[in-house]
Amino acid sequence: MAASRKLPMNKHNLLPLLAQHVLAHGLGGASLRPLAKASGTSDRMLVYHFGTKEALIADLLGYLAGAYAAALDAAMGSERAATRGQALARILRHARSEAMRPFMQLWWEIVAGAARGLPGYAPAAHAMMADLLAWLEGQMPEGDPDPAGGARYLLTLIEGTLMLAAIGHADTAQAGLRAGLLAGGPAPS
Amino acid sequence: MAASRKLPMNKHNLLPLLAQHVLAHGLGGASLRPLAKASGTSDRMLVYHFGTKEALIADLLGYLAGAYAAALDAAMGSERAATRGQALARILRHARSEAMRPFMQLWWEIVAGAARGLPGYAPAAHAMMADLLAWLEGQMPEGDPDPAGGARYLLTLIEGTLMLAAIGHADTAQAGLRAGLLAGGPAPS
DNA sequence: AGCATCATGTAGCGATTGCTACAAGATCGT
DNA sequence: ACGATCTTGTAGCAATCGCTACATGATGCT
Repeated sequence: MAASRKLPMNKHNLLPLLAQHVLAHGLGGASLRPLAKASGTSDRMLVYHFGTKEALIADLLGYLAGAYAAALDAAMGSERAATRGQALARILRHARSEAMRPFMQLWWEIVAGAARGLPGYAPAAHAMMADLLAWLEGQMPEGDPDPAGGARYLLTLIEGTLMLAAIGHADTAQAGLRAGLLAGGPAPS
Repeated sequence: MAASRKLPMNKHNLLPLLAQHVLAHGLGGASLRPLAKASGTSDRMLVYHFGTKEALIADLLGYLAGAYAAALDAAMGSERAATRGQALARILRHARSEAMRPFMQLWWEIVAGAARGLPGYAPAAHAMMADLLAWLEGQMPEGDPDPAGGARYLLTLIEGTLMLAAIGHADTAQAGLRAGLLAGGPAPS
């Protein structure tokens, strides 16, 4: 009679399960009944706890933004890179890893929602980028002449590369990075 | 008795009207009956002509890709830029213009669909990027040492900038561009 | 103990979804 | 003129949508 202790069902316990579901199935098609089943409750109770589906999504996006920041710190060390190119290569390798694919698929949905002004999307997207930017600043090489600007420059390149990769232009982005970084440092692997 | 001639109702005449509707209201929420009303027909006939909603969306994405290429040629001259930075500034100014906003909102939806593997999305996204890349290659300055690589580099920067702008990080991208282009040319306006 | 608040299940409502069966014009080849 | 094919309207179906009314158990305060 050890295992299944009954957890209290509240937002706090629900959100990770909801997040897992949208990571697997996307935000767009997420409707109350499937979300409820995935989190072991009923649509009735989701509305009870969150008030509205719209509010649920907003809460969920906030949770995802927090989880992203935590995962970022956990997955990647915080030692500085030796060059900008190395920092770039490091983060790209992580972002394109198998483990990150569900998140990347979700990410572009969040971007689309933010671009269209859906409630809750823009703040979450903004927060995640701010976290990534902060982490990038800490990654900038020791003697970098402009760490703040460099991090922003790298962020722009990273997001452009990831978008091109998402639509099947990974080779284009890779060629672009090689061509663009020849002046400033070694090309990323 | 001049004006309203009855056009034959087929894919060819329907697609522009459908495109106008998804530009205004998005792809995600697009359902047959609203699409039908927007194009002056019935859901019944949309299914008759396209076979399936999925096929309709795929056709529509193909049409949009073609329309994008045409609009790109029409809206922007084909004279070369003087510097890479100027080419970058030129295309960014266009992409962020008021007229392009509906398209940019739609664009991120297409990217999200492509990332998730929805049928028809990836080919359309890929085609639009190929068109933009080709146009960019023609824009590269006269004596550029590596026009092909440079165009790919600029494309990566452009898409990163546009994504950051879409989620409210336009300033971050702008700072990044300034920091990144100091070595290679003047910062874009 | 009794009462009040919280938590949850059951059932359902009206709207919308993609799609289809059926029938009736419309058009056209012969 | 006649039959065949193309085009279109009407009506509806089963599924799903977000959400709610109602009732009932659980919990906790006094």
